[in-house]
Amino acid sequence: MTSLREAGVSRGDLVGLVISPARGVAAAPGGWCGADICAVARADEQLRPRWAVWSGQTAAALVASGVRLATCWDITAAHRLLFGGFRADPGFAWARLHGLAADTVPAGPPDLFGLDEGDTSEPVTAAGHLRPEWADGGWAEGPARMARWAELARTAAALQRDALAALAGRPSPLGSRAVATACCESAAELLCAELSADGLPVHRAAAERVLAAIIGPRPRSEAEAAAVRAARDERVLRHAPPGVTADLRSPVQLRSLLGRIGVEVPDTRAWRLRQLSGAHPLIAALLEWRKAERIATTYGYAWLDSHLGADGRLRGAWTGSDGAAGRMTASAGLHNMPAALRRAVIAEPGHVFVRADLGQIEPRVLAAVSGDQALAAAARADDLYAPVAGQLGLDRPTAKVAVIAAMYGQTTGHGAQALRRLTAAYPVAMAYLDAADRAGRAGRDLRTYGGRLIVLAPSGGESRSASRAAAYGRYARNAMIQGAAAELFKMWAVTVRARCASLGARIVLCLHDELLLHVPSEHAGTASRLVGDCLREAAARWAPGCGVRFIADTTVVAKWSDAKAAADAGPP
DNA sequence: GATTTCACGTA
DNA sequence: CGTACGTGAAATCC
Repeated sequence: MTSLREAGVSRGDLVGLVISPARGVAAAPGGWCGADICAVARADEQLRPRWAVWSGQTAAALVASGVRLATCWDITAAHRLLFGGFRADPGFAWARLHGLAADTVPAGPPDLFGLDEGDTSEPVTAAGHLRPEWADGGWAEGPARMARWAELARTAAALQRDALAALAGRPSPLGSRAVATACCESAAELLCAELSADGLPVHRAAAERVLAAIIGPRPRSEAEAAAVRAARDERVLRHAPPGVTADLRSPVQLRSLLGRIGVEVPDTRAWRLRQLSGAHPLIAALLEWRKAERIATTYGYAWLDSHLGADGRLRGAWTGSDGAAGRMTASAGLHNMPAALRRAVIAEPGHVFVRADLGQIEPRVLAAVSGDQALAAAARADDLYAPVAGQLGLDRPTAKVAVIAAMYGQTTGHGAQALRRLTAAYPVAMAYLDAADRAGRAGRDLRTYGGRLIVLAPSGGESRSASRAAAYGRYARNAMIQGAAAELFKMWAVTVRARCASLGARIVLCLHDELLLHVPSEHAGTASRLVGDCLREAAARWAPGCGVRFIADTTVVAKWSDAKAAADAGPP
């Protein structure tokens, strides 16, 4: 790919990149176009530009052709960082970037009445919006359009970078952190494309054995399935008075059934029923029924059939950032698979899993983002809550609950004394949380440590009750911590992605504070050491000089279920 | 038929 | 000890 070099592109320069499955690739500057996706891989290795792409779809197309970029600038990811929320299509992102109101973004088919007399061969309207017929796929109609679309990607990325760099912050400027966050979020989108394509190793026979033990063998017909359901219902209903029946799947009918056995409840949630499980044998049977019914409906044979490929990989769609605090999301139940099914997550022959999770991530993140030196000192311990308990003069469980309640906004209980002691011991951290809470209540937008906008302003003249305001206060506290933790986690994940690639190791699951790597057995030790090194590297890049120690618990296992249950280190 | 509510799994 | 997400089925709306 000589034209990029001829165009004067060097390492880190923004290069617009678009890919059409039918027509190949286009890049800007240089107006280079071609059918050869491998040329992108060569340029990535030799020049290492920062590819400006409209979304993770570009990475998905590359991954499908076996090409995995080192880095990029993802306009979708940068837009979510800059403006918050989830919507981030090109037309919307372009409009917000140019200060145009969201409700003026044109949508749908081209204007048949000719009110917009502009030149449709131009992607930008007279009002400054992206033309929807371009954004909705028209950009791929030919080499010239693709080159123009790539040029616009480069323009948008450069504007986003400037806007992020200009962010002011107290006490330290936010701009350089926000640009780094955008780069990290962009790499996370590359990782998401890979996670979606690679999938999680799941052993089909093992999965079916787990299911059979809980919900019985795979039914051979609809009639057999109905019989299995009826038998499951019967194990609950036999505890009901004679002749009394109900559809257990209907909360309304279930409530009246409970009424017949003398149990009055406002709703039928499990935690409420659990407190009454001694009252009547039906309740314990019902809770068991719920577990099995959950597996049967959501994680049963139908789930396996639709998401587990013939190659033994369970695939879902991954996104790098939700619309709130910026955590990763995954479909196909990858983020809420019942623990029992972890027994079927088995490394392929010649491979093992390296599983690592961050310990006590949220209080450590609080120490880092608030700059509280006392809390940072406590975070030097393996078990952060031990020194905190000593400092507060409380036992460890009480101290832990107090810290968590402070971070998330207690609504019930009686932590007044613990709260006073916390405020005295860690005034900087507590002031940080209090400021977030007040901003949330008042409807003032916030930015996380890494620069993500947390939208708290009321939309469309809505007024907020006191309880609603309190809920926004809790939401704001939570988003500032959860969001910053998500930033650190992604920094860790993309660092691991980069450093582990040469070992043939792949990240196959991200679970908010946990990484699962699929690693050739001979590299298990190397990969284990690497995830620890990567955490230190990521923390140093994310919050240099913060003085907080971050820890990862790392194990090498053949099955996901062999990893000890997520442990909150320390005595009970 | 589309949307909301309930419930529950994960972090 | 709060928040977030994705999901499926029932209930409700239109």
